[in-house]
Amino acid sequence: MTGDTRRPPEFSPRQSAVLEEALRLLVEGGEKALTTAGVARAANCSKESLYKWFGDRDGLLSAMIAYQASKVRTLETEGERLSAASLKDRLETFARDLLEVLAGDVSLALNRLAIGQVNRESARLGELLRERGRRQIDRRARALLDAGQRAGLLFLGDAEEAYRTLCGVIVSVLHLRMLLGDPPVKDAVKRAEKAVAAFLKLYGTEKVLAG
Amino acid sequence: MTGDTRRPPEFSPRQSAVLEEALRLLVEGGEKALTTAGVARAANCSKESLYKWFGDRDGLLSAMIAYQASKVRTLETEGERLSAASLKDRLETFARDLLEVLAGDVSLALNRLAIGQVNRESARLGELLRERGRRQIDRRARALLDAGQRAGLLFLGDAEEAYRTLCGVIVSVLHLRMLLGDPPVKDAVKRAEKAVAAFLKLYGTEKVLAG
DNA sequence: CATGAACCGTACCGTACGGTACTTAACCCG
DNA sequence: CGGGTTAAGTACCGTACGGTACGGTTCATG
Repeated sequence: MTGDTRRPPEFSPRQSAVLEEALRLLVEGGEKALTTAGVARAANCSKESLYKWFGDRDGLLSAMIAYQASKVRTLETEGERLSAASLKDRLETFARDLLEVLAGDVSLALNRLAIGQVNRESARLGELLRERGRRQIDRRARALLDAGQRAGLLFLGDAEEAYRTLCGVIVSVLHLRMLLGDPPVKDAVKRAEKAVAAFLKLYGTEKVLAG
Repeated sequence: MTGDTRRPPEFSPRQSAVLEEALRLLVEGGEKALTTAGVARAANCSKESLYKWFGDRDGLLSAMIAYQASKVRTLETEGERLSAASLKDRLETFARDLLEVLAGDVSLALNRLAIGQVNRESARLGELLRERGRRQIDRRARALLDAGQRAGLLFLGDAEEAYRTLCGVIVSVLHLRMLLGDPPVKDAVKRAEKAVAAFLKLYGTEKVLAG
């Protein structure tokens, strides 16, 4: 029964539909638009059901984050020996995906929501978002960097630092700007290429720099 | 001629005191704690005065941002011929200052506030924060990079891109993490040094790399 | 058909907040 | 002294939201 494409279906189809609608409301109008009554109306369900399923408003928000996180594809980069070219390719794909994820309206809306909720003495949503959202990207990037190092294409003094540098070079300061309302990034492809080039210049071995 | 960087004393001493208190409340308890009644009580003034001075709650928030922005020192780096060593020094100082500013609790609180306010049909606060807060740092960094290039120490293909890279390398993804509630950065000095080293490796001429 | 569970729609309650009006105290200036 | 301006303090209003309760409807099951 549970053995569908996903681990234990955290949410029933009905609940998923409700969460989808809630995310839509959040993206459209921000937290202010995300009232329990509004969600109930938009999703054609009763407030009572909302409280039965999610406990309270905070539970609904947590559920929205968990639900959204469960949708991102993991895209494990496995096996395959890396060449200088394929590493560069992989990195560029990663950079594009990262930019795309960060610039996505659902991602932005959820981040805004969690950030606005932080000072409430219980940064639960913030933690949740850091854990759930970040872990996937983290694992993928670290695996890629490790593979690059094993293939002798990269030399990472400190893996953690290298990872941060990679993300920093890719994202620059765009994320904050977008969170503050700036229009999303254009030319993601070009930016990804440049970021990867910079990263390789910093951490690549001669093997890569020559190619 | 119209672009006067410094405006006349935008707020009276009394108003400044009120804004100071409002910022304190915001830092302590987040937006939720920032009620008009709360500000009035904390600052020993009447709500009516608040509305007289700032128009409405949004005006108060804008005033808080403007007030805070008016406090950051500009620290124009002018004149002085740059050597490889002094450039590195200047860059590291800039990096430390940037990290410090971004990690400051007032900055974080204001950013959270503005971010939480974005979807409300008028990202006014977000724009305000991008303009007021960013411009200073922008000018300083660009002036520094330009000076470095004029001294033959840097080669920036695209100044804008180099500037973004510098900030990206310094900040990495820490800012978002902090906005989401992660504890602030430690070892800012070490991080600043490494970031500058990476930046110089990317954009430095032989003159710098040799030194 | 009867029964019971799930759930929708809505009405309702308490509270908290933004914003306004009014009263009272301090201060300034002729 | 006295009139006038400023602002503190408070009481008040409308509204909106989180959360709860209840009646009605569907639907599966025996």
